[in-house]
Amino acid sequence: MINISESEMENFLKNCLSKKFKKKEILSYPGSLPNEVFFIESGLVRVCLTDQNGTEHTIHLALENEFICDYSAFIRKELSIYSLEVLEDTHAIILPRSSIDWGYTHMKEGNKLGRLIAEFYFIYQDNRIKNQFIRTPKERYDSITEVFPNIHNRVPQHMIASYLGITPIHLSRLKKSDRSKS
Amino acid sequence: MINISESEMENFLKNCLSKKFKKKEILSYPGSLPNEVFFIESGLVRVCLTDQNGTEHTIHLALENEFICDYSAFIRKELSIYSLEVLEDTHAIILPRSSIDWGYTHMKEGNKLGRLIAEFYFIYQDNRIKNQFIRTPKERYDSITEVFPNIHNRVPQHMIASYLGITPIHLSRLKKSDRSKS
DNA sequence: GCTGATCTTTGCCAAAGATTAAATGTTATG
DNA sequence: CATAACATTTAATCTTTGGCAAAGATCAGC
Repeated sequence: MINISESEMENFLKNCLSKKFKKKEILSYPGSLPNEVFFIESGLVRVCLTDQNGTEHTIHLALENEFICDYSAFIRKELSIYSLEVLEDTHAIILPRSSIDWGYTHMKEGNKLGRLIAEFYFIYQDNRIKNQFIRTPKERYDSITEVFPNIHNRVPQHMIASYLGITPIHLSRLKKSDRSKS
Repeated sequence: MINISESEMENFLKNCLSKKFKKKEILSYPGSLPNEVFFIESGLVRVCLTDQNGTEHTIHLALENEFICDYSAFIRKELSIYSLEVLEDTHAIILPRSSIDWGYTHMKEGNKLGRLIAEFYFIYQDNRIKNQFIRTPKERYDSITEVFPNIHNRVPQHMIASYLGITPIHLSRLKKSDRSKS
């Protein structure tokens, strides 16, 4: 689908950095200017938004083989409002903005790749929005492994609740009332 | 930012269609395979999702100078689940898939343009998701004109409520309780 | 294996929002 | 301009979800 020559790839990766992060490290702080995209080789990163009350909201969970950053802020060259938290020891490749820009201008299919990636995350968000409208919290909970396989063994329940848009307490109750039915 | 030559533009538009739609017409039905993108020159189109109970949810409102279609389904070449309803007499340009594909393969900056458009709508969705998490329905209502200027004179209130994710009745109450405070 | 920290569950009460139904307003169209 | 179709408001009631506090459960580091 995408054709990238050896030499293109080599040039692209020349200024990329391979780096390991420990659980609980912060890849990117709110208020910072995002100048790199992370590609997760292994591990798990949470995208988190803190509101005025200090409540944390889990906007996204990024697993292996995913790109992650405050993409909105990256594109707009504005300050990020998200924090990127490492939930599991993570091996990531850091793609600096300069490399990405180089890819767009010098790689034959750089813009095509960029388009496909943007489209991919558009589709993800479209689904997220759809689900918020037509599924109940319980239904969203029951189907979350479609999007994040094995998530229950990797992420604490209160973060899943937060991702679903409900409190951990409420999620606990939903599960309970489900149990009593069967 | 984007450079498109006269001849490229001419070739691209050759198979595009300019068409007028009357209020209440349906641009695209759920269950159809989307094979075109609409560009709205003037008018207003609602993207609507109907759930199992038959309740309609306003996913998006597309104003002048916007592209609209079930972009997710268009990209994935799957059946659409949205309906596109014309809320005001609308003048649209129909961009068939073949033209768009031609643009990607033959226009010098076709993929770049495609990338920028996908990025633009990604940012829109990112904001929508953020707002859903950190703003109350009332706050979302009060700030909706940031995204859709003059919307109150163009769209019935119950559709705005639906876009915000609440019932029209509840929106009416929110407005009332606001009035009594001042 | 302790111990403190972090998570989850539970109960009680409060608040937000949905549902239903009815009254009132507004708008389109013959 | 009459009337039907469509929108909004209001009130009463019900359901869902949140806030708080306390009790258990689980986990990580020593």
